[in-house]
Amino acid sequence: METQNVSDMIEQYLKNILQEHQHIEIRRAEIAQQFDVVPSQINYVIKTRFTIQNGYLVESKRGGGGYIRIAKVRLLEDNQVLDLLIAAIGTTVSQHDAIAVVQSLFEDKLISPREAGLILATIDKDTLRIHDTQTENAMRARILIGILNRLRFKS
Amino acid sequence: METQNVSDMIEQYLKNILQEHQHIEIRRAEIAQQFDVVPSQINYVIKTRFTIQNGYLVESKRGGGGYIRIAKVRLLEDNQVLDLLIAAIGTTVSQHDAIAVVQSLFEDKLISPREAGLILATIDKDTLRIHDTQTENAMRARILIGILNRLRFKS
DNA sequence: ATCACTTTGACTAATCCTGACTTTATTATC
DNA sequence: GATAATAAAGTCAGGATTAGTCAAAGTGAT
Repeated sequence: METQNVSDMIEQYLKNILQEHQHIEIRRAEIAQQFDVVPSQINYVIKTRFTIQNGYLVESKRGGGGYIRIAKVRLLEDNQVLDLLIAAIGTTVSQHDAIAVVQSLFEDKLISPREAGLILATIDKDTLRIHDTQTENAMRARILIGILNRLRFKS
Repeated sequence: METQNVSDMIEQYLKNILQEHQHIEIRRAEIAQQFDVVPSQINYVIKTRFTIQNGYLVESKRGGGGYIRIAKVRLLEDNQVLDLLIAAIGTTVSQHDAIAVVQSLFEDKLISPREAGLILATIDKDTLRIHDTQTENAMRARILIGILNRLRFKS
């Protein structure tokens, strides 16, 4: 078995609940108290173990009646295409290369023509409007990878 | 759903009525009394939950016979509403407000759930990953307005 | 000894709720 | 009509209640 540190235990606790419920809503302070850790450790557990790549969506609200909500989504079984594209993009991508990526997504029928248009609008040079080319390409890479990770979701 | 502060309840109450009526007219003091809160909390609820980003227009009158009128509108229905929305976004928009806009587009059936997800991925704070909030919000505004204009002309 | 991962807590940010004060519109009185 | 009284809604700042961020310290496996 694994060495059960507290983060692992909290992860297990939450994932057990998520096996029976589509989503859960917690109060950070409550869970922290339950496991006798500081509240910010809950953030750590969520950030390291409930990522989008693993199929979890997290939303939260602060203030009175605040909460953290974690939802489990179904992922496509075969996302090798997405993995390859993400690896190819890395941390920076030109508009030219990005268009090629969108094109290939379209050809693989991973996105509709309309979705392709929307994506192209977001990564367009005129939309980003960043003067420094390096910064622009880095931003474009992050956006495109965000989209690719989204495409892992089953609809 | 589970979270229930008074503001959420007031919001729900008003939105329920608005599902059956195009617009409603309330007396601030009456609603406040009904929910046992101070009258200014009604302003708070309206300011945070019935914005143009959420797809609502609000007008009011003070003095004797005063009222607050809330109307549900469709964002791309006429250019006036869209212009109001674009003006409200201006050159900077928080993630919170941007999500409200995407939610409204979805509710008006101008985008599919999948498209909503893709758009949300692009404007996500973790996707943009800009340390300076002002710069982040400015980038988000450009992306969102780019999408709005695209929807305006292509659909 | 190093390196990645975990744990902590001080500080920050968002949201809710309240109440004192302000502004605007209508109605009553002179 | 002009002015005063009344009847609304609006603004704003502060306290309370949550969650988020970040960097430093601790832990354990190699």
